[in-house]
Amino acid sequence: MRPDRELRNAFAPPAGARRLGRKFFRRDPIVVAQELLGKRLVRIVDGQRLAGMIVETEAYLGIEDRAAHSFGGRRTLRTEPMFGDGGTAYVFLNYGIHYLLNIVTESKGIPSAVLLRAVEPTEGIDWMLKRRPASKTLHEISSGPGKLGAAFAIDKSLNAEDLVESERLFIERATKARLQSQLIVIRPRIGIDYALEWAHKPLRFYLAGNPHVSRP
DNA sequence: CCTCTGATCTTCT
DNA sequence: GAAGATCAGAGGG
Repeated sequence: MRPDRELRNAFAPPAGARRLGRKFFRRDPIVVAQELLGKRLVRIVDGQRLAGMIVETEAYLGIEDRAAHSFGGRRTLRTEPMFGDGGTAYVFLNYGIHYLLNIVTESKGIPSAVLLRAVEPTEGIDWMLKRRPASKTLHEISSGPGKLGAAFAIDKSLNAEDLVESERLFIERATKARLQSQLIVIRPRIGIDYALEWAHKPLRFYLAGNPHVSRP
């Protein structure tokens, strides 16, 4: 090994140092949903590293939230991951076709989660394009929860995965360039008209002006 | 640009 | 038996 490479390695951060830890996720989903914006979603699959900047999220508040699967304390085989510890993945099949990825928040026993709705692809774009043949532009690769699921190869095998420890799926801190403050737009959530008054609550968050957002 | 519709299947009634 | 945290393609403007 060349000396200069050794030097670089010596000063490199320890493995996993960039990854978000348990404490980040063990908080109010409304806070986590907003702070996840700008962070990096990473998926290791098929010997590939896929990554993208999170640009759109929604918060689901558990027991009282009519739009949340855990509404009314419903604890079933399906919703069980929502009752897990902060940092757990909750993956479910929507409309029989799309896998949607949530990140559980709060401590174990308190159901709440953040739905990842859109990501700006940054690594493994060619690999994603093969899974997203319908996308004609880069903006269409993961500009929606179902598209994101397909692009990042999200499926039931990742349900209940612990993103704090997993080697297949995790969240990394923003780089310095991404730490610049960006305007966050706050709107009602999408596709939950059945949730009555909860359909109007401002629980959807996205980065202003980002072209990868599902519905600006 | 927009609206409409079929796809597809797990979960719960 | 119905509904759903969606998407893509078709058709019209």
